[in-house]
Amino acid sequence: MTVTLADVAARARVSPATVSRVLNGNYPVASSTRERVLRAVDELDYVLNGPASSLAAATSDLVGILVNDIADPFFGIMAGAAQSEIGGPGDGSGRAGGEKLAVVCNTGGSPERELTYLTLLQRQRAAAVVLTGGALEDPAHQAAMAAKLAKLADAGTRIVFCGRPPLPDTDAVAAALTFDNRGGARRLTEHLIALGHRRIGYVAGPLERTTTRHRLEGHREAMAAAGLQGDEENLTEHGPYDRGSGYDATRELLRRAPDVTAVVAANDTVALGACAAVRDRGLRIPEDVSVAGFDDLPFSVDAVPALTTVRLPLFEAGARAGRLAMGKETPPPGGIATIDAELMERGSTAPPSH
Amino acid sequence: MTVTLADVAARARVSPATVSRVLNGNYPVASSTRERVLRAVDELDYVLNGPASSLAAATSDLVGILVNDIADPFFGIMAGAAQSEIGGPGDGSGRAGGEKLAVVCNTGGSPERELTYLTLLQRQRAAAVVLTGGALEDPAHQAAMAAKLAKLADAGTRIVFCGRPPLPDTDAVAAALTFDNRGGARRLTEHLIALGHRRIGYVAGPLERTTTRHRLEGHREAMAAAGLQGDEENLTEHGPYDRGSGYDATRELLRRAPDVTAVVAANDTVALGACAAVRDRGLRIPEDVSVAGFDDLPFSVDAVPALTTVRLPLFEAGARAGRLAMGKETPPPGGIATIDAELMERGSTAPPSH
DNA sequence: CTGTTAGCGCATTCAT
DNA sequence: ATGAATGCGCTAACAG
Repeated sequence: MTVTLADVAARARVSPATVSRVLNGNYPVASSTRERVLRAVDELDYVLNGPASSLAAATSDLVGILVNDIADPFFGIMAGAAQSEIGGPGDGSGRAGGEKLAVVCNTGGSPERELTYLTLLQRQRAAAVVLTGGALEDPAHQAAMAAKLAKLADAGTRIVFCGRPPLPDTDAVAAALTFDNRGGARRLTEHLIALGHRRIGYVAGPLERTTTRHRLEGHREAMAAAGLQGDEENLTEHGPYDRGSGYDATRELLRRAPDVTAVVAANDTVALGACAAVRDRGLRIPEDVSVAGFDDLPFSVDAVPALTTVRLPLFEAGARAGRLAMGKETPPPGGIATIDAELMERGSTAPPSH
Repeated sequence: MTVTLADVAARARVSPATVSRVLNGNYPVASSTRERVLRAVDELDYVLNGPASSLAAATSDLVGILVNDIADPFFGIMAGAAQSEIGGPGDGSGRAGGEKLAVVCNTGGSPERELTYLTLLQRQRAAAVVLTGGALEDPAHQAAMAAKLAKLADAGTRIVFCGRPPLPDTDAVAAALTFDNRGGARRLTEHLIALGHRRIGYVAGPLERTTTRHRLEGHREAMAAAGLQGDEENLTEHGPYDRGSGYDATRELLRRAPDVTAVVAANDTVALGACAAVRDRGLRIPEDVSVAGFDDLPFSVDAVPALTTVRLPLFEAGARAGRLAMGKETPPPGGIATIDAELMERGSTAPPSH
């Protein structure tokens, strides 16, 4: 019923091994033979049996890309860039040659699902795994992750981090691309302070996430350097990285500290919610309250006024992670590269008017 | 080096067949035996060899979800919802039981890549494939798709469409969930006409996409019903489904037809660009020009003014597609279900002031 | 450059 | 309810 490699071999009058060789292209084959084989492949409409070849070769062409939230462009941009480097351009025939199958897996931010996906990828003998976005700081989960990643690496799976700080005790990770969240956050808050703000609220991300902590630390560094520490509790609110959370947290912040003249959000999406909360309170942006975000997602420039934020080169980072995962690029020294974050000053921040 | 099912069998003092049976859970096994086996699995930290079991069973636990643009929340929301139904909740152990591996594949809107992914999934003997978003109307590509899908279905892969019109001549597709793009677009334009608009520009999506065509047709139906047809060429502009395109197209539209009092965009992302273009020309929204979008993505309510648009239940549709792909839900009668689109009237549309 | 020979690790008959 | 035997389709030595 289903056509196998042996059928192709018979039709092309060669041995199965030869067919395998032309299909995988890693071996010298006479071009006349190759043509004969390819013709047989087309005539028979043959498609390689992936499981069989993965079993025999003890490795598959699957590459997993783990993301926390697939509906968030932050991850979508990185994943898309990585995938475009991994999947290859395709040859236009739709026939699929030696391409890898780059697939993205949505953990939803759940540590259990993260581990489950890793196990599933391990089960498939994935060629590589790219982990994007911040990590959870729970020690138990970190240990479980380190153990799992070690096992994957052991089995030959290449591990790459993208926008995630390197694991402390594991050399299983081939390369870690990490964003300068702390520095970016510091420069953003310095910008606000330079504008004259003194009471600055901070709508942070969820607790126990490295991204949350690093950005918050950068913010507080800047505050402390200006002698503005001391009221962190009133000025900080935590919540998920989504719009609704930004709205709620900002409402609460404005209630508790009505004298703030600026609100810094954990990311652009949260900042959008913050803007809405500020407006709903009858305050103008930036005249009454400045608002700033983080990431510089595509929609940020379209906010009204345009959102001051910190640009992260998500596409470039994702593409590089993809290349690293494919072994097409040599890892940075020490396996770790820090990626700069650039302050984007726009209309949503201005000097306080009172 | 790597621990196999035979190792587990030896440790549990049972035959390999028994281990296979408890792991797949489809067979009666004495519970004492089962426990012994599971203990051995944990002790040995055994992970099933996916390729081997797929080869033996002639089917894999891979489920592919194809999207046109992974960085677009339109697709991210659907894909995430589908994935959550497919991947299962996980058992919290990270051990991975009988779960499917739901993976999303980014075609970037390229027909070649779409076919390539399908071939790759065919090669993996995928259990199911979900195709999201509008299709390309190029006959050659449609034929190639139909052929490929037929082959997949033939090999036992379940095919589900989500937000894509059913293929005319194929019964390979188990179920097609299609959005009422035409009806939604019609109601949106009727809303504008009811407000008093007569000169309405339309920033359409890329040519040859079903989504583009259906939305445009709905718009024109409404225009024609009000006797407003006749200047389609001046009032229509095509471009990709992105922000920059919306900006450029709207600039051009306003230049060519400065008397328009409303602009309808192909989707919310394009509408954002349209808003920027309107403002850059010194016009106010909605006083001088009304703007409307389509999809009701999360950010649309945060636009200023909030965007009038047509809501598509993306999450619900994606979840249903996921269930359909898993065989957890019976297909709609005829295999086709049309999903309603709801008009959301918000601040970006108002009666024309001149 | 090409053919021959062995498994890869597991699911599934068929027995018991 | 469990064990023994067979083959899924392919790649990778090893020869030639």
